[in-house]
Amino acid sequence: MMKDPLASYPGYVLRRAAHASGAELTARLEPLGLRQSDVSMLILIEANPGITASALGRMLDIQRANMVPILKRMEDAELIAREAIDGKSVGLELTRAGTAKLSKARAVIDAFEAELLERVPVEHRNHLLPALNALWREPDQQG
Amino acid sequence: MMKDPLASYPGYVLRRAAHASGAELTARLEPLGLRQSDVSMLILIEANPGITASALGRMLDIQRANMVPILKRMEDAELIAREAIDGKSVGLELTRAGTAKLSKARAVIDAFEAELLERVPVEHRNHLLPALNALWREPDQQG
DNA sequence: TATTGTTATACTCTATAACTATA
DNA sequence: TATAGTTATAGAGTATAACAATA
Repeated sequence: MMKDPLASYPGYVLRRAAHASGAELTARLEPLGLRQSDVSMLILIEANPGITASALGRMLDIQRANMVPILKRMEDAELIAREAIDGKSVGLELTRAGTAKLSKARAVIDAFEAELLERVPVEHRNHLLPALNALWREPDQQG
Repeated sequence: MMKDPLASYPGYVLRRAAHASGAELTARLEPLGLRQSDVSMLILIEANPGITASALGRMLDIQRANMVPILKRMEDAELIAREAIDGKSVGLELTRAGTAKLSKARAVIDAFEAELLERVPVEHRNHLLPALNALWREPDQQG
């Protein structure tokens, strides 16, 4: 049997866990024609109607330039619509189809997230989310 | 202020945490001329001298085909050496330079992992690694 | 028959620079 | 002067198929 010293490195295990769970979620969303970033955007647009592409990108840590093809694809699929705020900014909204699609995606995600947590032994379960949030967010950004 | 419903999704937060910490580690390893995958490999080769590229790829979840350019780069840098096991398989070993380089990389990584854990509030800290391992590994693979 | 190492290739994600127009 | 939206491009990482040689 091979030795695996990496199993004790939190950073490494974090990467592997994220990759494994991400691949699984991607597979579950594929039948809906959505990617993880699509769903993240739909959720944030629904929660913040009229949000701009730039603000959305900042929340998701996606560069402005990389938002363009993603939003274009979702606009072509008629999941989102754009409406000019002023001569420079454009607000994003969900279409009816976008709302319906998000509803299906949310069912997939909610089931997935629940299964994810179920894999964690109960004595660790409630610690996962706050621990991860502490790794990700700057101290001043934490609730 | 924007609403961020994503903060309560473990899968999403996992992805963000992995990306943020990964980017930071990559930046810290850059002065050594190493990537994260390089260091993972050096660690595993040191722990399992003579391991084959295929076995290494299986442990790291990297396709055989994608191991080729990584190993070539590390061989060109004289960090690893290959020695034929039989007519088909090739064992990997660290060179002296590879051992020295790994020693420097390990200092970087150990400091990084310690800082990572320090960001986690103490009441959650000891739960992070077992929770992540539960997400990543199949139940029958857990210790 | 399965496995090793390899080549070639394509796709996604991400990062950067530059440009126009507007706040 | 800073920001929004965009185009173009390059670099990683990853995935698949195929092949020859060997176990």
